[in-house]
Parts: sequence; C-alpha cells; structure tokens
Amino acid sequence: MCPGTLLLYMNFDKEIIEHYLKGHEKYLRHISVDCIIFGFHNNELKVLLLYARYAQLWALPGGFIKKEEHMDEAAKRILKERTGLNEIYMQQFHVFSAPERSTKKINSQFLKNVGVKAKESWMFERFITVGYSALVDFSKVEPVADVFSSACEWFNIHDIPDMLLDHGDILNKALENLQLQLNYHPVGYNLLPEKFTMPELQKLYETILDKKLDRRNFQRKIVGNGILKRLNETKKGVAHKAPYYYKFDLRKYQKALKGGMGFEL
Amino acid sequence: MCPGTLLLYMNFDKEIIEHYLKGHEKYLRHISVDCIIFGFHNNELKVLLLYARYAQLWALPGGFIKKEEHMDEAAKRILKERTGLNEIYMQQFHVFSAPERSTKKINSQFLKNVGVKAKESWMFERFITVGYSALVDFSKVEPVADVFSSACEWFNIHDIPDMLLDHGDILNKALENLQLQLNYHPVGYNLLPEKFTMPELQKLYETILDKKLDRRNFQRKIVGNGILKRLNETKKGVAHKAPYYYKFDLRKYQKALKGGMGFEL
DNA sequence: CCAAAAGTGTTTAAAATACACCCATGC
DNA sequence: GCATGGGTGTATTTTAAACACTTTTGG
Repeated sequence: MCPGTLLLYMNFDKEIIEHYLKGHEKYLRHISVDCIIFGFHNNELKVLLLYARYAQLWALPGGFIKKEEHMDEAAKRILKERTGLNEIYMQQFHVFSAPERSTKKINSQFLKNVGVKAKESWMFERFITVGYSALVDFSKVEPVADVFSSACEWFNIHDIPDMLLDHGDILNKALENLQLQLNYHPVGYNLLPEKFTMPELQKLYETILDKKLDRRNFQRKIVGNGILKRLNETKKGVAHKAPYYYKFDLRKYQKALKGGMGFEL
Repeated sequence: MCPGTLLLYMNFDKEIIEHYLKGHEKYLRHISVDCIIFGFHNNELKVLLLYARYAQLWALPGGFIKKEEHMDEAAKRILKERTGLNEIYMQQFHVFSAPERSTKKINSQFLKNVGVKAKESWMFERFITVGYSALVDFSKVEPVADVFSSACEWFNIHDIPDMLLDHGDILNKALENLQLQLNYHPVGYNLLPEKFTMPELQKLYETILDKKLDRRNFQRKIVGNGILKRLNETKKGVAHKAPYYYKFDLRKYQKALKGGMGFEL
C-alpha cells in the first residue's frame, strides 16, 4: 500500500464505518445491484469501472437497495451518482447468486487496515447481486468515484483489468446480453450523441457485435426501417468526402424498440 | 372460511409456525424465488399453481434461498418438490422488486387465524422475488402442494384465476419471455414427451405464439435445421392418415440451443 | 366411399448479400 | 491530382410465404 493511502482512508472513515456498522438499517441485507455502464468513444466500446480501495481491485459500480426503494430506483440512483446523468437507459439482465461470492475476507481485512475492530457486519454476509446494463452518451458522463473507491474510469471493452469477485463474469454476461439486444432493438440512441454520422453508427454496431458489416447494406437496413432522420449538415474538417449527420426519429425509434426489428446483419 | 379449514390448519401448525418464527435462521431475508412451471397437454399450454391457504388465493410455486445455497439450486429444489422431477429445464427471467409487494397483512392475519400471536416475523418483511421459468413434460409431473397450500393444479394459460400479489404480472412476463425464447431456441424438447408427432409440435408452437402457422412451412423449417429424427412408427388409432412420430436429435438440439435459430414463423 | 388430417412439392415474393462506380475533401 | 472514405444503385442468392394435390385411415 502506498504511503498516502492510509491517510486518505481517514477522510472517509466516518462514512465508511457507519456503512459497515449501520448500513443494514438503511438497506436490504443480502442484495446488491451492480451496473455495467457502456459508453462509446473514439470508435471503441467502453465500460465505466471503479477502483475499490478496500479490495485494491477494479470493480463494477454498485450499491444497495434502500428498505423502501424499488430496485430499479436503486440502480438509477447508483447510475446517477457515478455519471451525473438522470434518465439513463438501463435494464436488469441477470442475477448472480453463487454462495461463494463474498467479500468477507477482503472487507474485514480492510476494516482492520483503517483501524476498526468489527467482528460482525452486514457487509460480511453473503450477497446476491442483480446486474443492470446501462447505455450512456459518453460525452455527457462525468465519472465520479464513490466513498469506497479511489478512481472512476472508462475502460476499453477489450482491455479490462482483473476484477473483484465475479465482476468479470458479470461484465461478460452484460456484453453478451447487449449483443443479443442489438438484434432486436435499435441501440444507438442511448450510446451516441444527438448528432452522429452513418460511419459512426456503423462502427458502434461493429464494435458491439465484434465483426465487420457491409457499409452499403448496413445503411440500407438502418435507413430502411425509418428510425433515422438525415440532417442537412455534413461533418467538417475531414480529409475526404464529408458524411452527413443523422439523428434518431424518436417516435419511430420507440416504436421499433417495442416491435423489435430482427437485426442480424 | 369454511368450517373444516381451521382444523386443517392445525395439522400443519408446527411446521408453519416454525417457518414464520425461525425461517430467517435458515433462509436469506428479503429474497424469494417464484417459479412459472409450463406444461403442454391436450394441445393447451398450462401453468402449475398452488392455492395458498393463508391468502385464499392462487399463487405461483415459490420458496426461499438457503443461507449457503445457490439461487439456481433453490429454484431446482422448489421445482422438484412441486413436480417430483429432477433435471428440469429452467432459467431466471426477471426480478420483481416493487416495495409494495408484501404479504404482511395477509400473513399476519393468517397467523392470527391459526392462533399465533406474532408481532414480528421475517415473513412480514419486504421481499424481492426472482422469477424462474420452467418447462416440463406434463405427463411426468405429479403435482404436490406445499405446507402453505391446499391444492396444486394445472391451469390453462388462457384461464388463469386471480392471483396473489403481483403473481399475475410475473406470469405474464414469463409468458412474454417464453414467446421471445421461441424465436431463438428450440423449445419442444422440454415440453413434449420423448415421442411426438409433427402436428403436436406445431400446436405447441402455435399455442405459445398464440397464432396459426402454415403446416408445410413449419415442417420444412423444423426439419430443415435437423434437430428432429423421424421414427419408423406412426400414431395408431386416428381416424385419418396417421402422422409419424419424431424425437429430438439431442446433439443437434443442444447445438441449436447455443447457436440460436431465428424462428419467426 | 367419404371426411379428416397428414405427407410432399412448386411457385412467388421478399430479404440478405455481394459487388462497382462516382463524388467530395484535405493534403 | 490523388488518396481516402462516403454516397448511391444493381444483380444474385437465399430465405420466407403462399398455395394444391395426393395419401392414408376409421367410420
């Protein structure tokens, strides 16, 4: 542990200790929520991770459900705290419940390190976690770490570090889920800025599906189901023919969301 | 309440009271599992329900997760107890977490009725429930009620009674999920007996999707992806041309399960 | 021998795929 | 003026949908 670390802990001690000793008065026991926050930037699919100080490992942004709170609300709250965004597109995708997924050792060691002697804590108990998958506009996110974390950063989906517990598995499952989603729902609206070019949209699909798509057929298919509106505006400052900007036709987009659109490209 | 009811309660009192007062020593708090058990019989899609004595309403078969048990194991255990079957095809499909989904009133009234005064019980607390969807061979199931229930019966999917809490919603979500599944996975293996005829398989699909399919195109598609083996045996005693029996080619079936098969019929 | 339901094949329409040429821009 | 990447159209293959006739069986 580097020299400043222990001191840093001190600043957060009160809140953290309270969480370990009294969190169960506020939150449901045994249940947590973990979020996979996907973003798209520089033609790369990214995921927002936290560096958990107590475990010295990267981890998914997560949290707990308040005693009178809907789980979806808990997920929204967590997402807002890490990204600053309201109205995030998200959905639960899987529950992870292996009895051996526990941070008891890590957590009690951590408490010792910050000088607290606690034999029992709701945080030492078993947790079942519900995975939420969220799609956000990268450019609008301002990553904020939580009290348990010393960093909050984007990672390229192909460059994920070792992660806490089964968080790596959770992330993989989320990605798999996103790929499936893509076949049936339009996805770009949540991941792209309001205006975007066709090549950008295509790159998004290619990145998620992890395969190349034919430029012309892709365009035909996307334009064909009418969820896009082309703007009378082209991208500036490119060393070749300038692509048009597009934006989503919200009404038709929503409709396609419900009806499904059988994308297999 | 009919006259015999209270007496009937007595026989179960010990186990039930123990459950209310000490269940939290055995099970995780705040988390339950509810199962939607689908079967297919007489060309109808059926669901197995319990009549909950404490609520005097039909309810989904459900249960709780033991302190050191994987949630999937809990679901398997519950499924086995109600159906007698091991190795059931099942999967979680959604978590229901509205804070208002609570049986506190119903449960405490019930305890009063059986003569127990308990102000507190883990069973009065809020529960988040994980829905599991299961597909079973109707002919192999022997429905068994649990201690909280006075009946365990199959219901036609189009003839579902009023149900406890949000169980109706859970059932609808499960059905929706099953319809989606059908588009990407073969489904018959779990719902049909080993030998079955093409018209039976088609009826299964028609029942789940709730629409008519073209007999010839259906057959071509199903046979086309090679998951079936036709037997040299026809159905006996039908007043018309006898259909062949088929069975699933397990190897190819499993492969199709993974690869998906884009059924949209 | 006829009604009922199953087996099989063909024709047509739609969708996915593959592929080629022209256009605009910055260097 | 040329390399880069974007815009657009067409021909081909594959897949889905619609449809008709023949076969078997019990009554």
